[in-house]
Amino acid sequence: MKSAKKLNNTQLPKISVAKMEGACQEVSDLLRALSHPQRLLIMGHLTQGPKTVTELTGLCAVSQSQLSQFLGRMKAEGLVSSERQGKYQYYAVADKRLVQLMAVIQNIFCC
Amino acid sequence: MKSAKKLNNTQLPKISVAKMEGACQEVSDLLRALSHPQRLLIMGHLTQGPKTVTELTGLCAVSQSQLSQFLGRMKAEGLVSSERQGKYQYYAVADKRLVQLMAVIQNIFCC
DNA sequence: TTTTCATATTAACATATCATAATATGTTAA
DNA sequence: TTAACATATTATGATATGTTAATATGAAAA
Repeated sequence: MKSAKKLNNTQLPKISVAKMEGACQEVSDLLRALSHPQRLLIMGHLTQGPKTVTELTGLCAVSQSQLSQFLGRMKAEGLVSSERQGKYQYYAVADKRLVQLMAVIQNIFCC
Repeated sequence: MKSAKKLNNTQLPKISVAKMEGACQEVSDLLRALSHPQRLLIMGHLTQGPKTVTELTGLCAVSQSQLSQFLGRMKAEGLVSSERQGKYQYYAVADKRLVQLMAVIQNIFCC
């Protein structure tokens, strides 16, 4: 408990840059896919449960075309999955880790 | 404990989309500023403590020019701060919340 | 004061993204 | 089968980003 260094170590989260090196391309792709106000909001809504494109149109201020393009891209990037049910296409968060991430982002930056 | 819904609620992190709406522009700007493999790595290294541009050049595979441009942008976006000491410019993570975020990202996605 | 080292800026071009409009496809109901 | 609704695709132009090379600034050492 003596040195400032040790004290510091107990306060700061432990980060391994080495581990990050192997994943930085994948992670930065993910962050980029999230890095649009509307896409972030879409993800936020989808963390609440699957939604149709029509429902999302009501929830986000985006045109049908752009919403479809956003969802297409987010699906290609692995952020969301989709499943057709009748005439509706349901989109959902593809990976529980993304729900975690969204929750953390909100807790840290949306107070 | 009966319904699947309640069970679900206890497992999922709580997210308020309303809170996110007010911050989504700011947050998406932040995520975009992080959304480059080298910038992510730079941030990773800076979470370990302040570094000079020369040190970072040794740690990341980026040209001097690009590194300086990245750092300039990251500073403009509020991700890092800088302080000149003699002939060296020290860069550091600007906000503890960013260290938190980096740690979470690593824990979730860099296993 | 000249040289050297550290860092920043500018220019130029390729590629990616954003936003909008128009059109196409797929599904259900009439 | 046609009409109506839900979703996807394509095209286009504006803007942003990534990358590299060249040059400029600023501090310290010789």
